[in-house]
Amino acid sequence: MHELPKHYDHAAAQTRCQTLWDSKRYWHADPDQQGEVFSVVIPPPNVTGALHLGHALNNTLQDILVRTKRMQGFVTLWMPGTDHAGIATQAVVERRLLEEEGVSRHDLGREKLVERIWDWKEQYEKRILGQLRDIGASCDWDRTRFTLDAQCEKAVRETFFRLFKKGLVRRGKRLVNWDTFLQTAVSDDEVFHEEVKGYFWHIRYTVIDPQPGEPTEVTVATTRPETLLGDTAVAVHPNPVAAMQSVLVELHEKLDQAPDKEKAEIELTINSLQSRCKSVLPGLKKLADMAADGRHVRVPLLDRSIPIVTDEWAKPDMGSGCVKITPAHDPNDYEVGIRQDLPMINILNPDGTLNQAAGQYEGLPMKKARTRVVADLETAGLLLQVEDRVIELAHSDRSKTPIEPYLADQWFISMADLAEPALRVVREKKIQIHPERYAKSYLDWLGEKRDWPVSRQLWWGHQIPIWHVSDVTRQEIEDTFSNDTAVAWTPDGDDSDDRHPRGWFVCSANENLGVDAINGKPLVRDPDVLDTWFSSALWPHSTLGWPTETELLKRFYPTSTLVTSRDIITLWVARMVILGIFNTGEIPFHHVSIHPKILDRYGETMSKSKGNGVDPLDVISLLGADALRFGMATMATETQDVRMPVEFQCPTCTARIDQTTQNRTKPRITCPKCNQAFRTQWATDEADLALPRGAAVSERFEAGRNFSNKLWNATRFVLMHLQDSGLSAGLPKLDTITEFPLEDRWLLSRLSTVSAAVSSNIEHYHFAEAARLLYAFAWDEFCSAYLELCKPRLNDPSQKGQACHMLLLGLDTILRLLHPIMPFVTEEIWQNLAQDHGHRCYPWDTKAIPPSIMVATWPRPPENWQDRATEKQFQIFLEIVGAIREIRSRQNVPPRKSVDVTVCPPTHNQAMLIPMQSAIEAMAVCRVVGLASDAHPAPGSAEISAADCDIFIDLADLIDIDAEIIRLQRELDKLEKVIKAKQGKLTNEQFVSHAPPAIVEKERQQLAEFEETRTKQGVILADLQARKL
RNA sequence: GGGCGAAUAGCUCAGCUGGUUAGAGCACCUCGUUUACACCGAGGGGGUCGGGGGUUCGAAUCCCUCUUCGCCCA
Repeated sequence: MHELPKHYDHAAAQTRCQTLWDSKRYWHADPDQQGEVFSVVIPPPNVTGALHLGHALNNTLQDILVRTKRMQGFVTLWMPGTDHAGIATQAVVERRLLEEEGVSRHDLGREKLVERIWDWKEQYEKRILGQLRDIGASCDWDRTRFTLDAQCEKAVRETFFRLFKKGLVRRGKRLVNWDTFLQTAVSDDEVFHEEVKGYFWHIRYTVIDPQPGEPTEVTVATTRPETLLGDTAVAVHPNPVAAMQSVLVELHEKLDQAPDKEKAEIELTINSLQSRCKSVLPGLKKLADMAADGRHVRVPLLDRSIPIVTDEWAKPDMGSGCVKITPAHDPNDYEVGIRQDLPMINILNPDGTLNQAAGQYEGLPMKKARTRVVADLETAGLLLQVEDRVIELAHSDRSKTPIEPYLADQWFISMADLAEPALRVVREKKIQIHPERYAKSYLDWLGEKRDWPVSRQLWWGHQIPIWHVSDVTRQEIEDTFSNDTAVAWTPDGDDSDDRHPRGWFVCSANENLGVDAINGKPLVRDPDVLDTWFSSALWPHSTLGWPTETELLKRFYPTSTLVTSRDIITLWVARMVILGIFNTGEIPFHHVSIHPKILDRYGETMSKSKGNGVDPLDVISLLGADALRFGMATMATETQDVRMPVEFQCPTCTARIDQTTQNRTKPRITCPKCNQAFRTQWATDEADLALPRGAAVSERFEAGRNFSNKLWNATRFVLMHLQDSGLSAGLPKLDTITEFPLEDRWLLSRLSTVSAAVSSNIEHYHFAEAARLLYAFAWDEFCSAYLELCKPRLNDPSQKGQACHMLLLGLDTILRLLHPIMPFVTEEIWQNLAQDHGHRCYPWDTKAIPPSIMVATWPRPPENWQDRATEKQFQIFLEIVGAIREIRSRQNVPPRKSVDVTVCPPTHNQAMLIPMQSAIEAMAVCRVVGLASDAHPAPGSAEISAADCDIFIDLADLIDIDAEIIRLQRELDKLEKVIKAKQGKLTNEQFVSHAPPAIVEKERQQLAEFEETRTKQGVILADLQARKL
């Protein structure tokens, strides 16, 4: 006896499903199993914090692929794991140390800090993996990896060693984004820019030994006056007159094409530049000559002599036309420094204070130094002017402090040779990127072949396996290491003379060198760690065991598909391809599926720091994991990013409150409905913390929750009828379906069509389309149409068996197709079906029905079930039903009151509609009193057209004539428009002669039909109007 | 500054290679508790497809341009 509750209980179902799947380890991949392989590695979530919606999306899509392939019979591996996320994790732990214990990392020391971070990692890894399970991810949980575990570490060292040995690792200076708080370089993507109020200081530099007629001083302007302490030149454009001219030419061109309202502004610019030509240009020309002549200026306050140089970086149309050059502390100046071969003076200590190069300013932090420098300049009379200016200031995303550009020694990976094969495999489509347009950003970025700086001045990560030793000869190095194939070395500078003692870099593939010193000269390990992306780049092969030739590696590498977000195509995808090919000689994956980013209602990326995120776990607990997944799948479209309006759910009355830029940063919010307050993620003080928490959710997940429930109730319906021996007749012969009733043939046809479409959409990464298709089919066709049509049949003993079998087949197929998207509800239903009716076996079943849908066979209904004529016929039927319902509704006919209906189809459709008569009667609550093209309706009927049929509803006592008149009038207006348009088309000689005959013929037919309908409805309208009078 | 993309119903999005009376979900309005489901059913209203040009017999769809927005790179 089946007594399913009326509502699907997602929480209970999830627990049951997890237990079942885990006990049988259906997610486990066995390399010894026969069959074609499908493998995926997870983009490892980093252990900094909990999973967010982006992870939910990413992992839902992977799971859809993996579950589909598993059901399709592939030997399927989904490798899970987490990423150590170097700076992000270290920053989080350091911040907490400081907040909770008042201890800095330097107080703690490297070893202790790393220990603390490991503790953090253990905690978060567990949490993240748990969350992945909550989402339903069917990863191989027996094989979890971590980018910093022993196996990955081995792969990292081996890779670095191989690169080093091939001469692809080099040491170099580089201007890095220096985080003075965390005292490390951060990468460009860890920097955000923020507008701050600043000043533009105009400073006077005096010329040394000016010749007669030459200016005695040069003015430069800067937003960072303290950097003048590191100035090594003042630059002027080599040909200011020509440069100015070309700017003016461009402006004139722009003026010609500009819309009128912008012209004035451009003219203003041109005028001011022209006056500059007179006032500034002669001086600049002279300065350029002085530069050629080797003239120098004095750095204010320091009295250092620096050259005037000519460089195109100095724009004659801006400022004074001259710029100061501080190569060690500004990216643009750095380029100039390289071009002009200038010295680079670093004035900064790692902690953000000035070093000895800053002379009397040594020891001051940058901010204080600025104040002092400005004051001293003023005293010295060297400060000419101070302008207000808004500055885009770079901040570290990790410490939120301003970034200082800083020249530091770094390790680089040379890209010149490595990039080429990685470019080739994408160009030649050996790796396919979906959607294809993203291949361009990959190719563009990689095509630049910029060297990859891999050093990070951190303690958390893979320490670079390089040791330095000084004052040693090549002979001594060779004597020490030549027997060790896992050690390589290179001189630490360009000096080619290596017979004399000098410095060396020694690299080892092993954890240690095994040697502390060479002839008393200590080997000192580089304290830096590798960029996190270095270990992530190895992920597809390191997780499978490389460099060991494991069974896993042999069987599952290259992997099949990588699923990731578009913002890390360059950072991660490209590097995986590079190092995958470098290490294994093979591509790491065949396909890359790029999915969108999830943004909030304002189009901003979600983040915890903005407070605009949705916690996937909130969605799971309120609406269920399937609702989350279904929402994610429908959002994963190809064209654009996804906007998700976020709402708070009031914990007291469950009302939804739109999240806005105003309320999203508040610690407590008062519900406007029930007037009760709730807390948000920002709550810190005790009063707020005592409030119940308001979850941040989105209505966009409700469709999925409702869908689960719809399926659940469809199951209740089916089970209710199955239980009294509905299936006793045995499965009807599915090879004789032409003898089946129309609705059954329709269902089978649709099952075949839909199965094929869903399979193809998933195969091509069109997740949203697959989800929508299943939703529409299950809801509108299976539940609203087929199931309704079965109701009368289920009361007829002669038809009941067939109907039950068809219902079960339909439900079973929907469940299997939907399982990858909504694993829990489909499994839960599968279990309920299995209780008594586990004997389903369909043509695509290659084995007995398994105890879990997770390993059931993917439905492949035969193509010859597809019957377009039947589908078309059914479509007409549904339109007729819809039309009758519309009139009923407009006329307020009570739902259960039957009406008499006459249907006049065109002659060619008459025959096929006759079998549908009882179905029309059942679904539209009516009695079909006439069904023929020449049938005569009762007088005073309401008329409506649908699917080329004229349908007359006998409303002898028409309740609302006015309503009917209004409807018809509207209908006629619409028709009139369409008819006009079609007439216009068809009287256009050009159209008739140019367009394909089939199109012209179609238009003719349509026009004729519309005109006929217009005539008929016109008569009826007149009739109604007459009756009213 | 360069590249990629987006702009379609109040909101969030589909609409593939040009020929539909431009679709869906949510929201809205009307009606309804009929034994699968009110997390429901039936019906309805709502769009000059961002602006302007062009190609074409025909443009939401192709091209150009402008505007606004997003992302990546500099």
